[in-house]
Amino acid sequence: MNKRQPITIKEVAEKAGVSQMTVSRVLNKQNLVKESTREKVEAAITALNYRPNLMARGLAGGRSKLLGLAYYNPSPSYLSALVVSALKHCRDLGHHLVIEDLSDIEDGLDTAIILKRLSSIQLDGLILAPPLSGNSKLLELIQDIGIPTVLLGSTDSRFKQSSVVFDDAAAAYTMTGHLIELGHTRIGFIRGPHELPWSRMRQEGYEKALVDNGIEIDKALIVEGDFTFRSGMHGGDALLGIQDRPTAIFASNDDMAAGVIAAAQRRAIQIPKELSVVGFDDTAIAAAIWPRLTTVRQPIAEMAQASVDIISNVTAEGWNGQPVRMVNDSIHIIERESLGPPA
Amino acid sequence: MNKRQPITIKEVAEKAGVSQMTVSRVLNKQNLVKESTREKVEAAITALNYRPNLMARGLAGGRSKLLGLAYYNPSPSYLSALVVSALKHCRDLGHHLVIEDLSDIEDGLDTAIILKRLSSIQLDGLILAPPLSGNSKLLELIQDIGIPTVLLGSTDSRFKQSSVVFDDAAAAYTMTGHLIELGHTRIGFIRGPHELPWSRMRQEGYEKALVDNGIEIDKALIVEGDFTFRSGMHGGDALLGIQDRPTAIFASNDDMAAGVIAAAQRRAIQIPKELSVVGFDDTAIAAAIWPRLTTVRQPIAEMAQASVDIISNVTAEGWNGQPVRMVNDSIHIIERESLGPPA
DNA sequence: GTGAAAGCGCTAACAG
DNA sequence: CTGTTAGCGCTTTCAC
Repeated sequence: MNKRQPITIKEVAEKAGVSQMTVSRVLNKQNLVKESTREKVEAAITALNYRPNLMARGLAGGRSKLLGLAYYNPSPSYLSALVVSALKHCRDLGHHLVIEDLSDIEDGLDTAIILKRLSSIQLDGLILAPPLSGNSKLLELIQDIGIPTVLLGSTDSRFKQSSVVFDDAAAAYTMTGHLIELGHTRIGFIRGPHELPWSRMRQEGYEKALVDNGIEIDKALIVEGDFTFRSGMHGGDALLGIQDRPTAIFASNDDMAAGVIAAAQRRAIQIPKELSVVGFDDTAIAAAIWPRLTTVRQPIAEMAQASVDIISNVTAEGWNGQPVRMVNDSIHIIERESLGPPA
Repeated sequence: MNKRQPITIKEVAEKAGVSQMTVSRVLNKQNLVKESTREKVEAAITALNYRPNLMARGLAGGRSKLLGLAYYNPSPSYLSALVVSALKHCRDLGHHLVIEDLSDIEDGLDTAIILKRLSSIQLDGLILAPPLSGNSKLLELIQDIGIPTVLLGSTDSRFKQSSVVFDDAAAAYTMTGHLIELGHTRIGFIRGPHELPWSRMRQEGYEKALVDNGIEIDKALIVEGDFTFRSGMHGGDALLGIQDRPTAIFASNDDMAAGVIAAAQRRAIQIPKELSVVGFDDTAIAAAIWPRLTTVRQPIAEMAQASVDIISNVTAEGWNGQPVRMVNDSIHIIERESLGPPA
């Protein structure tokens, strides 16, 4: 019968004829070990098929090699992109990814439970996905626990947490400009929920692009959604129902854009001939509908990877204590079939 | 400055005027503690805001409260459904979910790396998502490590691992029967990759339904995909290009069905008037395209939850040592707009 | 019912 | 460069 973790550092040490400490040093890649000793130890490790016990390391050293990724109610495609990318990078860095569902926090921000979960498992660091990264109560809580944290898609200067952000406003500006270049002037916009900063930023970009191009902002062309397919469909319905309907609709995320396309298809409006639809994010759904969605790419994978890197650095020795704030400014419009010049 | 985990069991014990052991017993809900003592201890725990250290518990007791969820290359919607559901249930049971990306195993089955990752982190149990759960080399490996494992969507009697499966063949049979009832007789089928058992099972169900209804199997109506949107589009193109094209297409999963719909829309074939399309799984994409997909629901959430339960039981005391094999037989067809009677 | 002692496997802080 | 000595915070085992 295989026991759980039969080989310990002690046995490796004996086999290699050194002390446990030396083995430990080899394990932790400290370079104060003589080459010949290191080789002996490594041989012993391989021979015995030794695997260090993470729990023991965590207890003794304070570093658990565990990174947390907390989310709340994400769109499926966003979540998978995030998880897959973060995970790949964790693997490369020898970390493990623990996923935490913080959905409780809406039911009255149950701080007790969150604190309990987050502080009992010795996380080396925590990545907060939107919209959690914009919840200042939560940020404060987490800062108190003292876990190094990276905010994805949001910064809050009141806290000393690192962040990786994307310039949503600039991206929305670029996309809107692109629509205008093609000749659209009546451009509908489906914004996100008003309480989220991303909603605001994307709308700002949209409005600024209109203004900069001498197009008046028409409030009748702006409706609010909640980033779901359903709400996009409703929003699209509303915009397509008005007199003198828009020739293009820019939805603040891909799910809503897919909803707009659905709404148009129900009314037998041809895309892009009679109506252009563009989205935001370039998640999986953008390429999984027809016509495929023209959209601004949000570099989710890159941002996830950057977050892992930051935590890795912050956790390492010799960190200066300053939060790292990173801005990803790669704005790309992915051209597909849902966009064309106005009729 | 907040230190990491300042309060220990020792301080709780002092405050409550008992020994560490008693606190430990309260923590682990062992019922050999006097009611009054328990209350004292619980009061101290709350007062000090004590959180047990998972690492220490894992080291001392051998139970880490960590469950692993391993996947390989999943479709985004499947992965999120899985993760979200497993997570919710973990939370209820006080476990944490560690996600592992085992994608390496295609590059020549790098057993060394997988073993290393899996055995150094003391997982209480492991959930293997498809298609990993069908990889017998991997199963053997994992059995050797000795982690209690639940296979999702697959069983292998050669190993003593538990499993939660869905009757894919029956579901495909039901769906095909439904199409036939509506009057379809030329039903195209897009199967999955031939190396996966699910592909085979779904095809079996499809073929059996045809035969049972006196319809001859026409190999020209069966094409192979790889469960991606792209491959569904190609498969759809192929099926729509033949003489006397099918009046309905049954794709072995939703992503491929979405691809078929896209292919049809490109050819301006109206759905469901001229062509019915049905899928399999009922993942998020099914309701996020237009027309929305009629599909057989695979109870991913329920199965994930069951897996967590099984591991929880298997990990607990007093388990009889027998693998648990569970079959989920709730087959539901979700009716949406992509299906109608033949023209 | 409860407590004391002895580690779990590893690393920090010092010696040498 | 390497070894020794102490724990990390908790649970186990065995007394009382």
